[in-house]
Amino acid sequence: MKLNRSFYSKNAVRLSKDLLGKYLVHSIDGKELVGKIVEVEAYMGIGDKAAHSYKGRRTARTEVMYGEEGHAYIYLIYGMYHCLNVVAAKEGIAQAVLVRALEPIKGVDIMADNRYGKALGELKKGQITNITNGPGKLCRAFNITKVYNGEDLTGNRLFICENRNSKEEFDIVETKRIGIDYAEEAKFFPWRFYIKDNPYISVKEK
DNA sequence: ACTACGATTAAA
DNA sequence: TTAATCGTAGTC
Repeated sequence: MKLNRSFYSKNAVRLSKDLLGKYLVHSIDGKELVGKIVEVEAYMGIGDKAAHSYKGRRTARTEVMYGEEGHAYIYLIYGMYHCLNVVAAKEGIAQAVLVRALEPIKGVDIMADNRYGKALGELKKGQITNITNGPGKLCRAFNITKVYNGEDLTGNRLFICENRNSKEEFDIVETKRIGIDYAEEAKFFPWRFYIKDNPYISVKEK
């Protein structure tokens, strides 16, 4: 079941936790890439020094975060990697959830090709769990680029749906966010969430 | 127009 | 630990 607009109508921290366990789907060339969301981070906007929309910064890049909830905010980082975010909260409130890691579910052979240019069976040990265990990696594996910036996630190309195994249960771990040393006190906020013991988490301990 | 740097990753 | 690599945002 595809998630509807109201699912996204909540603040980024709440949406972060609700997104864990859901399936991200990219429909491309008649095929489906599917990954279970296992790690996310909340960026709370105006009062969050780590957020691109801190202090209400409104630029061409951050514009989609101010738009309708349930759309994709995608940006290029370090000149070479894309990051996928889910826009949270109502229009005018620039909050988003960074999708940091996925567990590959379907189309893994295509993901392997996108990441390594090899067939799944040719991957060395360790490369399997390395396919989608980071924000830049999962975008590369899913072939998600800025082309999808602003994409409606309730649409048919890139969307999020309910876990088919709806009775699956898991514990949620809350920790500090990754890679935001510049954010002063905000770097200690426990706004990173991941599924406990999942093998596809990006950064282990700290 | 000019410049510094990043919500990362792979390699050394 | 460090290089890669360039769009974005802040400054001049």
